[in-house]
Amino acid sequence: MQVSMVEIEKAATILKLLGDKTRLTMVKILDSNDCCVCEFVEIFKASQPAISQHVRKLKDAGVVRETRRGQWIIYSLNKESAFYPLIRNLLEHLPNQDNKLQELEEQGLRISCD
Amino acid sequence: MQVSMVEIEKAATILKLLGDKTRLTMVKILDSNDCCVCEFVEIFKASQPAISQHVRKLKDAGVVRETRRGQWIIYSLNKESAFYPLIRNLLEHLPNQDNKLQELEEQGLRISCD
DNA sequence: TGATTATATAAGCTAATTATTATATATTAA
DNA sequence: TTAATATATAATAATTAGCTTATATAATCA
Repeated sequence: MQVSMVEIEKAATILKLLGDKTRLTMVKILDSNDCCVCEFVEIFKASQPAISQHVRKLKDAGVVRETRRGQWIIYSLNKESAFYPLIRNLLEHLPNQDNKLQELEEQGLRISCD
Repeated sequence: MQVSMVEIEKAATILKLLGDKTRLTMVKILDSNDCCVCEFVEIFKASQPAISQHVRKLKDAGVVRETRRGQWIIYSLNKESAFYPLIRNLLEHLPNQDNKLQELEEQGLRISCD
């Protein structure tokens, strides 16, 4: 057994959580960069509450962590999560989303720095 | 790029599909054995239409294939699917479900033979 | 301190998902 | 050909998910 095992019921819960375009893209972005809610609002052209509710679901499942930095709350992937190995594996099949953050930087809208 | 890439939107669709305890378990079982609907009905203690609708979703997404064998329709994992590498990867994190089929065999309810 | 900015949360609405019930189709066996 | 078995499908009902609007909280800045 070289890979980390996850109970099938818990795995289903995580996959349902990631089975949403917005949340899956968030997680892929967070895999290489930390982000705050207002950046996601820009990236997804979605309302602040909608984004906030998506990140909360990810946080409640332990997939992401939050750290306050001044008035911003920075979200990052929780690499300590029991699901992280599975998620990491999965993200390898998804195309890089760095262009989304690059656009923000070009518009001067990038907040967090790693 | 050593792993197969999947568009993020399509990946989200597949993850949502697998984000259900019943369907995820089905796919894990099918990864090592072919199965028919009536076996799944036994395994999941669910109604025949409920199971039929689950397998249909998997079939519509190209995740499984069907072959008729007499009065039974045998389902198997579609290893030709563009999503198969991702799914295979994912299944490696899930515990073996062979005990479910073993129980069927002990009760003499096993249909398909590979 | 009061205004601004970032974020969260609650309530309500709509859309999507899943199960149930009833019925249809297809194959096999008597 | 009739009955039994396996499966699918359609209609409907129940549950869940995601969005919007409105409002609350918390930090910063003037």
